[in-house]
Amino acid sequence: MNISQAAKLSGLSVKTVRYYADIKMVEPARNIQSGYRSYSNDDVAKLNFIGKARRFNFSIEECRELLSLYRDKNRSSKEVKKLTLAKIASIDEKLKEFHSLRDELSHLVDCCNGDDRPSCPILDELSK
Amino acid sequence: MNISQAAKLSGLSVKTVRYYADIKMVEPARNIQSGYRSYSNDDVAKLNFIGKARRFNFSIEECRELLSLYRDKNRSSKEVKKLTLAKIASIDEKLKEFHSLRDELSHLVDCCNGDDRPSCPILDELSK
DNA sequence: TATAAAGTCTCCAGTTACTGGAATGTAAAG
DNA sequence: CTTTACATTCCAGTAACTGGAGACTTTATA
Repeated sequence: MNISQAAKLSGLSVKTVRYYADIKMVEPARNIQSGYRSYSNDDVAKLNFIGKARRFNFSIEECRELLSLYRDKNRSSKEVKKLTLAKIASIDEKLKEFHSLRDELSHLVDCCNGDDRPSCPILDELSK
Repeated sequence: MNISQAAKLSGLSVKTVRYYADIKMVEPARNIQSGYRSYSNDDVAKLNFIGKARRFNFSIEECRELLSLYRDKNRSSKEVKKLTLAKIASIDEKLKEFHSLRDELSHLVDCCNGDDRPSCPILDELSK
């Protein structure tokens, strides 16, 4: 199938699918006459896999790794679990950061009158 | 003072401080002889302000806006509050996303044996 | 005073994961 | 046969820096 069909089936944009071909993540066959990319069902499965992993916040490089683990019949589930646990840990860190950020900001907002006068504890805090 | 001193006082890297000069956020005077950037205490105060706002997850453009509000003696605290509330809302969205991501991933991890066998529900999920 | 080391300058490239657009070529529909 | 839709490549831009090269100035050491 052509690229737009593959894109539709995988829920990705044509641009993104072409990008994945460029970076050698999913390299489809080529139609010799037209030069058009020609996607197999297997290619689409890979695109799906990558799309999902990206939605799970795995980076492109991590996707590459997961994909090769997926293709490797001798891999151990241990390896995949390790990758996923590391990902969870990094998400936890981000969560912690954002939580404290949020708390600090909302504290500042609570202290700010939000009226037409210039006095503003938010700016005061930023300038300290 | 020279750039490295300004960087040290503001807790930013020299590269970053030079970058802020390039994008016209904090434009120091120049030493005519050497061409070196020459930072005043006020420049350093601006750098501090920006550094803090960046740590509060405000973008460069938002920092620019906050900085001009800070400098504007006629501003209303309402404007600043509005910007901050919008920032909190966007952080909340990110928090929600990351939370559900985390939950899904940790559910997958719980289902995965993590042993030397290839069977792995994490990869199974990604390939669905 | 000569030289070495440290600090600074500008400019270019790379990072991440795409996205938009131009110019051009191919395929399908009317 | 022409219009339209889809495809191709290549270049540039995004956000906010960071790293490095090559050249110049200032400061410290011998």
